[in-house]
Amino acid sequence: MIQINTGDSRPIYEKVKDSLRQLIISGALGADSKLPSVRELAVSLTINPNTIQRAYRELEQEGYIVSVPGKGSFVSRDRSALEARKVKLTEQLLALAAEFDELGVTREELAAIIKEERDT
Amino acid sequence: MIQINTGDSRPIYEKVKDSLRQLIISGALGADSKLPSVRELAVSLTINPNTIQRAYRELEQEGYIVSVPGKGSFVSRDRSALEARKVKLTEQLLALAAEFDELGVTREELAAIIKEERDT
DNA sequence: TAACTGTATTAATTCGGTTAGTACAGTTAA
DNA sequence: TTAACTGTACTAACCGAATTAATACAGTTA
Repeated sequence: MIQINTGDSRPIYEKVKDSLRQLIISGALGADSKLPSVRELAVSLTINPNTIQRAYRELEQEGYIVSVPGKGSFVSRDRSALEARKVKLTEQLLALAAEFDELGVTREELAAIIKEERDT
Repeated sequence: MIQINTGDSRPIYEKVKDSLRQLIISGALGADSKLPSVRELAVSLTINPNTIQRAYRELEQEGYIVSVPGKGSFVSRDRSALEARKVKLTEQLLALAAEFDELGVTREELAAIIKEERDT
């Protein structure tokens, strides 16, 4: 369900968050889908349950999932988190664009890159 | 010359690297410009010389600067590092675009954002 | 009742980042 | 030549975040 072996050295709980967020945004995990239990996922990834719990807790704070003691964790029904994600990604995009500016890459060139490299 | 107080919690040496890289790319520090000495910059930023040395060493590995024992560190004359930077930023850009895709933001919309938000 | 959920808490550990101190060799100007 | 700079190297210590480990408790479900 999730792969954590990305070479980067970021914290494990961040990788778990990113993987789950991606699954939710892409629709692979639809609204109300039941996530694996904290202990279950911990075993399958061979990491500590506390680490999974941290990922779940933060994903809940961000609005992607809802956790219910005794029942489990589920993909949130409301999509407000997706809007927040858009805002965040847009900030990153503009920061990137500013860096390209200083490298002498025009906005037109950037736009071209985005439109052309559609199949990656 | 450099500010390190950006709220993020990234390593100090990374912030120093980013600051200097930005100054070099923007042209604020032209080719052959002399950088502050390791000890000098360490004092002015109130951090350990070892931390500065690490930033300088990595900037040299990336091709932005050249360090000469006894003389100092200088902005590199050849611009190959800038091309490498472009490649790296382009990778980041395409990764971002892929995320926008899944959020339902079209490439045309992305291009529009890039062109419109010119003054940020 | 038994087996599952999420949650909370505390302690120990691991590891990268950072500091501290010292040392050495090359450069430069008085 | 000497003094004061440079970059560089090395070791030891420290700090804090990430992670593991071990329990414990309360709600849910079959």
